[in-house]
Amino acid sequence: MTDILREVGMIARALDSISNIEFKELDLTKGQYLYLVRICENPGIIQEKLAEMIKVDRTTAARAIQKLEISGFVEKKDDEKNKKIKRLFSTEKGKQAYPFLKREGDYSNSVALAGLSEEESETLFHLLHRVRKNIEIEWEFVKKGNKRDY
Amino acid sequence: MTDILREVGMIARALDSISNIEFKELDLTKGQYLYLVRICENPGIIQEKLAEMIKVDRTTAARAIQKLEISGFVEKKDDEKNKKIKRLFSTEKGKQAYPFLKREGDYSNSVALAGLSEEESETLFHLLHRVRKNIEIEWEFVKKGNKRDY
DNA sequence: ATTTTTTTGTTGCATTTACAACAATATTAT
DNA sequence: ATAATATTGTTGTAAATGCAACAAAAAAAT
Repeated sequence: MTDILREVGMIARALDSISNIEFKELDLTKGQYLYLVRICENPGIIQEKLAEMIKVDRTTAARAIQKLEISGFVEKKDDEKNKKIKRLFSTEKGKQAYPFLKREGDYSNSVALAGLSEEESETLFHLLHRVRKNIEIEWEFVKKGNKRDY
Repeated sequence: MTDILREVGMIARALDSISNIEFKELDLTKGQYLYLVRICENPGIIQEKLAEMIKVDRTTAARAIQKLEISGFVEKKDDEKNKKIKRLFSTEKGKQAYPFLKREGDYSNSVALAGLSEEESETLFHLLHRVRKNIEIEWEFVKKGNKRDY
């Protein structure tokens, strides 16, 4: 049953590749769409949480967001109470890009689920959700430098 | 239901991240494990097919395999009939690494599926398999330069 | 209160990733 | 048989990715 993880990997890489190709049209470089959609949907989120949400290294997120700021899709705002954090918001340009990102995602989704019934899609979602919950604990464990035994 | 694809992305990135950290112990750099396991399991496979299997750009696969060859995990052999292709095989060193790769994968799998019944795991696998089939067609379409309409 | 630890953010560096563009063989169409 | 196309492999270049190491603020422990 190790093949479950391989299927997940194949699907994820293929989808990511498709998105990266398609979003060049918006002048988004590799991976940037991941951050932009989530900032649009979670205004005020901080970079650290965004990295955790996406499951990507903190420093990778930091640089992707820097680029998005430079290219004007996103802006960072200082928090009033906490001098350390910077809250992220989509700019007008970012908001304009969002519908396209959403539409592409919805389309890929419909293609991915073609031939599955409504109920099967539901089942898949719930099972994946549980798997994700399991794996994110593991990810945080290993990311923090802990060693797994097997 | 777009969230299905996001769950897949999160799971895949987290797992990949874990594997990359753990396989540094074997002196495998980022991503190399993907190629090495598959070459071990499919001796004689050519690079082009391997890239398709993994769902990664041809040139990315080319360089990853180059590195694996230099570090002695893999060797390329000329085909007798076809002068163009090079068949890939794991070396002794590669074969020795394989059990560790396998064990890590199995362990991640068991963690991922924790709390799911045997039947639920089966269901998940079959649904993912169908999704993968759907998406790989789309990937090849877009990779070849075709434009999707949505 | 003050020390220790955690959280958040950044930069230097080495590496992978992937698009473009090219070359050579193989396959298919005429 | 020859021409056109597809397959397979490579290299140049630009960019993302992620580890290590640092800094500063915040939170927790003493």
